[in-house]
Formats: sequence, C-alpha cells, structure tokens
Amino acid sequence: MGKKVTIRDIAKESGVSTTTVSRLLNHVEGYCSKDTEQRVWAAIERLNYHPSKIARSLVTQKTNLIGVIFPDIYNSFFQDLFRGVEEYASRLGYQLILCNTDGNSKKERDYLLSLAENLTDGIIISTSNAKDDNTTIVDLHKKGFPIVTVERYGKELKDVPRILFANREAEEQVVDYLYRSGHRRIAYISGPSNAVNANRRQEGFRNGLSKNGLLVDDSLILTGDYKLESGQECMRRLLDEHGCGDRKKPDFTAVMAGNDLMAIGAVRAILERGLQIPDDISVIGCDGTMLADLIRPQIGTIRLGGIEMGKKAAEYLISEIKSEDTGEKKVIFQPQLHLDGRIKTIEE
Amino acid sequence: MGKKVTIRDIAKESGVSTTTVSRLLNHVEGYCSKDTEQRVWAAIERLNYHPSKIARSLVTQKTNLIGVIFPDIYNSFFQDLFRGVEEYASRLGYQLILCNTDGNSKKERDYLLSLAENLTDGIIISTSNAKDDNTTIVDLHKKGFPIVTVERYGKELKDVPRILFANREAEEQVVDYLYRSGHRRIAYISGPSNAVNANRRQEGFRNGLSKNGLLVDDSLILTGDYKLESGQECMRRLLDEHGCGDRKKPDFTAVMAGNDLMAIGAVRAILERGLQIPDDISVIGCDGTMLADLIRPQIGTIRLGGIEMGKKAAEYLISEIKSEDTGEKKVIFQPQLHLDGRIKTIEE
DNA sequence: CTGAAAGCGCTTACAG
DNA sequence: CTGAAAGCGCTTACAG
Repeated sequence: MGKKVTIRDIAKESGVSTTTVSRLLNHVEGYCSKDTEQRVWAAIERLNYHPSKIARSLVTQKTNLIGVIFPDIYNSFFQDLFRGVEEYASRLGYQLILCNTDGNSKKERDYLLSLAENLTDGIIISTSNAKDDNTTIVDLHKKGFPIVTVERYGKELKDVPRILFANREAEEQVVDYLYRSGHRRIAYISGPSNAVNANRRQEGFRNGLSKNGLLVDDSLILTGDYKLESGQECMRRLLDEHGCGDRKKPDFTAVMAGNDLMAIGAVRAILERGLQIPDDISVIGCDGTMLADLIRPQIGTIRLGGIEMGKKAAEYLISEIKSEDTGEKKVIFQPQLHLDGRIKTIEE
Repeated sequence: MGKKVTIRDIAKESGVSTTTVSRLLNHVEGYCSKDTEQRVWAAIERLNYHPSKIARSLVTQKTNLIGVIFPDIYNSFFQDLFRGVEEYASRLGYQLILCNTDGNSKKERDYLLSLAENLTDGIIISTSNAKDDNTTIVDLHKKGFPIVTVERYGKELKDVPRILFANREAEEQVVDYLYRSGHRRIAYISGPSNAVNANRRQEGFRNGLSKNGLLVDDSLILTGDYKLESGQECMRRLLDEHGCGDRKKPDFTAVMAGNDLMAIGAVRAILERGLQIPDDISVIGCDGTMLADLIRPQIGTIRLGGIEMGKKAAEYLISEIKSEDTGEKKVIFQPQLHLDGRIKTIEE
C-alpha cells in the first residue's frame, strides 16, 4: 500500500497546522483564509490524501456504520427492508453492515453484541420468531445504545423504537373483501405457531369471520411452516376432507395462506386436482412477493411496504443516534391489498 | 451510554498494566501467570468490558470489515454470492458492508473509493455491466489494496484476482443437450448487448449451433433487456414471424433465454397462444433462480453456483488481505444444467 | 484567521 | 512473567 499519507503530511506540505487541515476537511467555516484554503486543497490533491475514518471514529465516537440484522437475505420482505434502510441512510453518509441470522438465536445474540459494543452507531433488527430472546435488545436500549426493531413483538419492547405491520387488520380486510365478493366459506393455511406474525394473521382471519357473522370452522384451518411444500400438503388435506360434488369441488370457495409461498403450494395442490383458480377456489397469500405477481394463475396477496418500513426504521434510528427526538417512536404500517382481478366474484 | 469502560480501567481494577490486559485479550500466550489471568478476566466480567474495535483497528490497520459491492439485492445470483461470502468470511471474524449500485457507475466508483480508502480490509465487487469503468479497480489493485472481482471482464483486469462463470460453455452445453434430444431449430432471446455476460451467452449459443452442424438463423435470435416483459415481447415476435401449421405451431421446437426472467416472459407468450410447454416448445432460461423451479410449466435453467463463487471470492480476498498466497488467482465456475424432465425429447 | 497540545483506546517493540 | 512509553491518525477545547 506504500506509505500512508496522513493529515500531518498535508499540514507540512501546505505549511499550516493539522488543526487547519482538519477544519477544512470537516467544513468548519470561518477559520481559514481563501488563500490558505487553496494551498491545502492543492496539497490534498497532490498527495492523494484520504482521511482515515478509523482515526476520526476514535475521536468522535461515531463510525457512521449501521448494523442491519435479519434472518434471511432470500426473503423478499427483508430485501425490501434493506433497500429502504439503504436509501435513507446512505443519503446521510451511513454505510450498512448486514448480518443474516438464519433464525438462529445464538447467531442473533452474537451479532447484536458484536455490532453494538464497539462498531456501529446503531442497529436495526428484524427477526420475528417468538423464541427470540428480547433481553439483549432491551439491555442495549436501556444502556442508551440506538436500536430499532421491525416486526418484533413482546411487551418488554414497549420502550424500544419499533416498526410494526398490521398483521391482524391485513387478514381481516381480506376476509371483508372476500365476504363482499360473495364468499361464505373460507379456508386458512396458517404459518407456524411459533412465529408471532403467523399467529396474528390467523387471529385476524378469525376476527374477520366473526365480524362478518361467519362461522369459524376449525376443520378449515390448518397449520403449515411457511414453506411451499407445507402449503401444498395442507391444501391436499383440505381438498380431501372437504371435497364434494362434481370434479370434487370443495365446500369452500377461497383459501387464504399466511404467506405467498404456502399460497403457491396451495395453487399446485388445486391444479393437481383439476380445479380452476379462481373459478373453483380463490387463493390469497401474504407478503406481496414478486412470485405472487409472476405465477399464473395469479394469486391475491398483501403488500407489507417493506421499503417504506425500512426508510422509517432508518429515520428512527438516525434520530436516536443524533438524540434529536426523544419522543415515543412507534408506527404501524397498514396493509395494501392486491386482490382486484385475482378473486372470483360470487353472484347470489 | 454511561462512562465507557476502557482497558485502563481493567488494568487498574486488577492491578496490572494495560499491556498485560491487552495480551490476554489477544491470547498472546506465555506472558501471564494463571493467577494474574484470573484476576484480569474477573475484572473484565465485573466491569462488563468490551474492547474497542475502532481503537484496535487504528493500531493494527485492520478493520476486519469486507466490502461487498453488487448491483442489486433483488437478484438471486447476488443473494447467493452474498451468502457464500458471508459463510466463509464470518467464520474468520469478518463482517460485511453491503452496497447496491443499481448499475450506476458513479455509485459504484463512490462506493469503491469510500470503502477502499480507509474502512474495509478488502472488497469483493461483482457488477457485470460492460460500461463499468475498470480503472478504479485496477488502480486500487496496483496500490496493493485487496480486491476480488466476480463475473467482471476486461483484459486490464488480468492481474486482479477474479471469479468467473463459463457463460459460453453453459449455453453451448444447453444446445448440445437439445441437439441430443432431437431439437434442430432453436430460438434465442438474448440479454442486452451492453451486458458482457449476455454477449458471451449468445456467443455460446451460436457456437453450440455451429458445433452441432446446425444453421445459425439470425431471424431466430432477438435481443431483450433481461426483464420479464422483454422476454414476453420477443417471444410474441418469434411466434408471429415463425408461426405455421396447426394452432400456429412455430417452425422451431425450443427457445433459450439469456436469463430466467425473460424465459418466464417467453412462457407467458407461449401460453397466450394456446401452445404447450414443453410439448410444442421447450423453454430454457439461465441463472438457476427459484422462479425457474417454482413456475408451472417448469422451465429448464442453468445454475451458476453463486454460493460457491462467493465462498471462493472470500477465500481469495482473505488470502490477499493476509498476503498469504501471491500466485495468480483465477477460477472459472462451470455450469450445472437443470434440464432433465423439462425438455421435450423429439423422436426421429 | 491559526496552532500547540491533549486525548480518543488500543497494540507493540523494548527493557527488565 | 510484567510494565512504561511511544504511536496509530485524527478532532477539539484552549489560547492567541
């Protein structure tokens, strides 16, 4: 790498003190004559000087680094989240350290501590598994370390800045929509019971039924694990247990799934039986993935607004870092339904 | 954050010098009695001390940070690449700074300089647009800064460690496979002409035809832009211009696309016309995305091995950082064809 | 408008 | 086995 050019070299080269060079570099106004300024910039150019972020960080106790922790880069919600955070944070000069936990609590804890203790100015964490231990997060927050949670639940987090998604309302609204479209019996394929958002979505589904005066039939509610195969498997069981009439049409007219992947699994099972989508069964997923738009027949889905959530998370975090706004930080993002043209309308 | 606990506090608390504490922290053996050691660890525990990575970095001139620059987190190849890099690098104590360039050369240059000059120990960059300026990369490499390129071309990069994919061979092998399956007329939807890998893939297609004694018919080769819609559009034109016989079956039996997204677009256009896949037309994409496995009818695809490429990139980079192996670093990854059961076999 | 000096929190020869 | 001291490359009161 050759010999490293330091601020001292620039000072010497342009005949001023390192103080002056530093001020110029940091755009501290009114401390420098135009003349000196020219000389310094020229020296910087000539020696191809680049200030050391590390040295600066040691003094200022700021690294301009933000840690982003989530389970899985393959999941489109987290891709959206990352892009949102990046868009907002990079404008303000922050760079992002990305960590995948793979749903592993130990990894998560290690990353949290490693990033928090001495490297990043703050952390955005989004890992929605119920088994996650919130203790580390709460401890960091209490110590005054800037941290923002996204889609993470637990009342011990109530003082931690957080971004949430209206999971219940989302599924409730889908039921409303289906009801208005004439559907009266709706099946549900839930995500795994250890995932908080899966439970909330299922609750929303149940509330939606009750609210519209429909019976909650537990034989129409099965539980998968968010993977495609489980959606397919659950759908097969639903069709086996609820088939009737010609072409084994089921006694329900729509199926909702806790995420898009399971919904696509359901699509497979439905097509296997020679049934039509949405004519025989309307299918609705959740997450608003590209898949839901791409596959044919197309399925209904719910967009979470990951990009907007990411931007908001970054906004909250940077505000915490700069200690600008000490008020409560909490926002619940509302669902965007993508159902038009993807749902069968049933005439009475 | 309260008062920061430093190495000096630990030294005072346990009655030794900071030198001794530092040695213990860094596991420098043979400089400490068991007895002292106990006292120091106890003090570290008691005061909840965490060494400052920043301060250490300033002395050692290593940050244990690796920069990863690529166009787009939404692209599955780069997701694989990232996971590969992460898997290898995190084991060795490195953390990753991720930057998306969106194919913007200015962003790319800014990220390169910003990461290189004073923050990361090395950079892995994968942005395959031909318009990219390789100058910055070559300059950094010449200055001795560790850098590894992935799927990036240009003979000025010949001394830079690099990971490549056998784009030509991939398409050539697909043609071989199709030929063996009885196909004699094959259409091609190419990626944009400013993308180096698109051109190489098309070259491979052409070579494959010639090698198997087939005519290269330029009216069967169209150019898209790697997006789904362009694949659909190109396919419509192919069907318009080459339709014949019953149900407007075309005079070719297979279509290859420069990536999976365009292949899926082609699928749409084919189904629009009421044609069957693969019975009327076999469709083959490239990239091995999840989409290619998920959609029905399923399409053939080529896996690039992004995870393995990422691991290798990390291995090269860390070897450069540690100046361990100064030999030439270059590897070309071979394609993995996923065609079985996705291609029509044509009996003679 | 400008600078000397202290200090951020570590590591590492060097000396014992 | 242990420590005093210099130094990594900056910023920032403080003094002029």
